[in-house]
Amino acid sequence: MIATAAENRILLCAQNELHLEKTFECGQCFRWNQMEDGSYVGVAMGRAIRVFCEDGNVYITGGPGDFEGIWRDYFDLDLDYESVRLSFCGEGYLGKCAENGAGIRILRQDRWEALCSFIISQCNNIPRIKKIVETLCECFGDELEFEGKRFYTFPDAGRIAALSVSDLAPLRCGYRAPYIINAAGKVASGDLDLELLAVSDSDFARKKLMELGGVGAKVANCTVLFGLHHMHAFPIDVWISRALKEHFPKDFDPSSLGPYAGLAQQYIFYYARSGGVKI
DNA sequence: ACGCAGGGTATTC
DNA sequence: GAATACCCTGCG
Repeated sequence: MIATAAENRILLCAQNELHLEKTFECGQCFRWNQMEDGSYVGVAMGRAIRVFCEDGNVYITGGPGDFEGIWRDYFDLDLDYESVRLSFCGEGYLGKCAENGAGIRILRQDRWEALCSFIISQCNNIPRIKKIVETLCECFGDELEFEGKRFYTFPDAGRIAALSVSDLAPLRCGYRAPYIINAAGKVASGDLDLELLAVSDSDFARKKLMELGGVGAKVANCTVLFGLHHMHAFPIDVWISRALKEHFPKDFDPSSLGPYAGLAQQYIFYYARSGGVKI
């Protein structure tokens, strides 16, 4: 008799510490998809898993033995997000966003995957970003099997560096193709050392990233926050820009929000994008 | 049918 | 700083 999924599940954390929809839909990642039952299935760190809520907890299936080595880190479970969030709660627009953002976590994603994904993201909408990333993985990633279906890992930089622009034609990613290959080459050769940037000053990291073609302030900041996990980084996209114009003082400096400014950014982004839903 | 925006970037004026 | 081209989709 084979073990049931329920028996194989691994406890991640309490449900109030990780809100799946908010975390996976707040724009930081592109490979998690919600299923009919509300659970999420995705590929990260070379593994396919399902994440779901039950009895007030969040569990995963599909990653036996990977909790300590992979998922505890990926879901950033060692940081007390609630106390950081509460520090943003209070008067004003940000207070509202923070109240609305309970359970949002900033994932510790693969650095190269984040850089590559955000290069793809420029001037694109989220469904198309997801489609291009998925095609990239199908074409050049490694095949995985999970729950009887095929999934694909995100191809490492070395794999992409070996390709030509025409190899990326199936992605239909337009003018971004040379950016992707160029960045892959720099990362694969060690010319751009993402490990080093992860432990460097975030301003230095952003500056180095912006030396890549096709990487401006926005993409660099997203990579610094979501790929290098510098929580102080505050990417400004059209949604954040709109929110800043409408709800913050003219001379507002996001870095005044402190070491977790990036988390505040996620609260604002999710609130703005979800239509400013009432709490 | 097009025209245009969609989590930008680089170049130019 | 503002204007423009860059590739491609999907929406009105």
